[in-house]
Amino acid sequence: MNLLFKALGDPTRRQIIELLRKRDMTAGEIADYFSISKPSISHHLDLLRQANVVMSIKEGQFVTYSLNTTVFDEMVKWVMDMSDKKEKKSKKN
Amino acid sequence: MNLLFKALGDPTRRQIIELLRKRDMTAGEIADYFSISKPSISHHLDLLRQANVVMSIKEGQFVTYSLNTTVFDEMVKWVMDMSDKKEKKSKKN
DNA sequence: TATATATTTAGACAAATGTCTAAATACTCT
DNA sequence: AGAGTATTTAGACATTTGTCTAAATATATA
Repeated sequence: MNLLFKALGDPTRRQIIELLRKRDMTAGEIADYFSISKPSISHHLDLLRQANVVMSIKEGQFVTYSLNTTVFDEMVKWVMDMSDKKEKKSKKN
Repeated sequence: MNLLFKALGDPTRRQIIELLRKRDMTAGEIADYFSISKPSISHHLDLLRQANVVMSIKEGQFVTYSLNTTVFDEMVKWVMDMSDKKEKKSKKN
């Protein structure tokens, strides 16, 4: 959970997520969208992978990244839980 | 949006949110739940306030903090948008 | 007014983070 | 095997972040 929030706390990583939302992309394709170096992008991708936000598969010399959308479910639940202030005797408290 | 994600990226701040979910609390009450110093808690509260996650009102010598739950709506929307991969010709793309 | 309490501000400091370049690794194709 | 391409790893470095103590501010009350 902490890794997930940390991962989303950086604008570049959120942009990467928005890119992958449209289609799977290789590390190089992703890097081409940014003005920072490929190693830096590689590092961001690593953090996203650690947070389970993206998955990667190696295809020949390329590494293709894709969104793992299921991880967001847990986050939506947390955030919605927070926006639902605790009441006396609600279902789950 | 960035401030919001940043704010939630720290475990102490998320714990503060969970406390305020139960009831409004003064800065001192909040601080009592943690083993870190009051100035540090004050700083966390400041970041949460900047991110619009909490509101504060001064009541005499106390400052009472409360959750601003509306800010989470925007976040839920973002996260749900991300978990909903782009399709051809869906409603909003 | 003086003292105690609640909170924030200021400034220092170590650790974490985001970035870079250079080098290493892995794969493709002559 | 050798050269070119894709990606990651290693290590350095500046900035940001989370923490602390000391001091400042604001309020309450004797």
